[in-house]
Amino acid sequence: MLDLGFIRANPQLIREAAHQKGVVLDLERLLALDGERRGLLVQIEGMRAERNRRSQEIPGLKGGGRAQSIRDLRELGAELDSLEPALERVESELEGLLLQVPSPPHPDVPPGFDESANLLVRRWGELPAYDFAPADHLTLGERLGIIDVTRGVRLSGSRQYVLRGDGMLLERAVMNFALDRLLRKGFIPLSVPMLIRPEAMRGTGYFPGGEEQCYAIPRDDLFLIGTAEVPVTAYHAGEILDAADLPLRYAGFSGCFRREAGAAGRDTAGIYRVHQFYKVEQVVITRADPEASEREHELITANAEELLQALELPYRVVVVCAGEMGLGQVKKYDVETWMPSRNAYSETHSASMFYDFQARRLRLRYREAGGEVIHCHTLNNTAAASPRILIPLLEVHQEADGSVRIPVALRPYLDGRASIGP
RNA sequence: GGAAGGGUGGCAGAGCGGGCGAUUGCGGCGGUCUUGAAAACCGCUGGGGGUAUAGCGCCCUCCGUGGGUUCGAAUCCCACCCCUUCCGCCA
Repeated sequence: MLDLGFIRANPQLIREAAHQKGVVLDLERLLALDGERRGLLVQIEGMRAERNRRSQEIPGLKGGGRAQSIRDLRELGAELDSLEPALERVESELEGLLLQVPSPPHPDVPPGFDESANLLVRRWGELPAYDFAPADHLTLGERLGIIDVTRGVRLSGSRQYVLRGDGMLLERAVMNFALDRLLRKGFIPLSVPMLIRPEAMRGTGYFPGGEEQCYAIPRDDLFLIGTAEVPVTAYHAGEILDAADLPLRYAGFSGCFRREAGAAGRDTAGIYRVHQFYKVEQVVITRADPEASEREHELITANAEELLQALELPYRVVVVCAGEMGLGQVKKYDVETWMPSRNAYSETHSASMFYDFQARRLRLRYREAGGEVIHCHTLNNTAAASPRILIPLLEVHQEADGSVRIPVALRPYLDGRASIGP
């Protein structure tokens, strides 16, 4: 959500942002409603002021004057009753439109509507070369008895899987490894609810629009989170934080659930696109200063890169183009890790910068030293998401004998073992 | 799930139809005093919105949420949510 005053003052900027992000928005309607709302407010508040003033005179009145006043005010009240629904209608329609206003992309963001327009920032690591025929992660996983898609599907349907033995241990190792690296950098670890109220989904920008991607528990009006970003960013919703406590850097751990509606037939091989996974997520809440935001954005991106480097996995970083960004995102880096079976770099991390888009929806604010109350800025990035991260881990580090070498940095999390294998 | 009690400002805690956006205490900020600090004393100290904007100001709204009664609701009524305690159930 953007500031209404800002929208009012910069309609052209908003129109352009909507075009770049491919968002349909009736801005004329929004601006008309804004004017209508203010007109109604002047009228209604004037009437309320009169009612309050004359109501307070009543205790001092006697006899006929008092009866007359009460009659007048009853009439005034009836007039208000007939006017107020109009204001409510205008405000709720305005609110609905306001939720659809996109954040204008940062100047660094390239135009374009699909990933071919993304801008390559940097590449790290040598692509692996094999003197044998490398296997894909599913073949590897089944051969090693650590990934069981067949029974996963039998239990829970498509895009489900079971990690078994060293597969399960590897997942746990990567999660702990990622979490520990963040702890060393001062991130506060958070284990958060995976069932969440719709306000948090709206507050983080997933609703309206993302309902189809989301598992719902209608009986309890709760939703399964698609990422810990939702509960962690909403953790301080409605609060006014102390400026001295910012930035707040959180490492959220949770299971994540995604329906993958509309992705039927896409990425069906293996465990790339699944309905359920675990993730360690970085979430930063900082002061409302674009420079501070951008600094944090680089920081959480660098954190992800350090993790991949420690795991000895080649990756690249791209700036995601405007048309591929979400409504609220101002700038987004995707970190894409090399996946031999896909013969491509594929997204394993996604670092989003929102400025105050989420904070406004969440009423997440802080008090400046001077006493001023300001909406925070928020950001987030993956630290590690499993099982997707297991794909490059298994494929890149596979050996000719079918075993998989464990990168040195991960060995302490696997009982010191240098490889897993037959 | 059942029963009882309760949700008020950063916190504690009054108010239970009319100058109450709210007594008071703590905390915080500013000042007096002091070499400095503490203590003491004095003053200030919620959010959102509208209007006017050079600035002051004026007005509306918010006492868990949503409805209702009333000229007027933090105060009365209804529904819901949440918290605490006890019972039941349970990982």
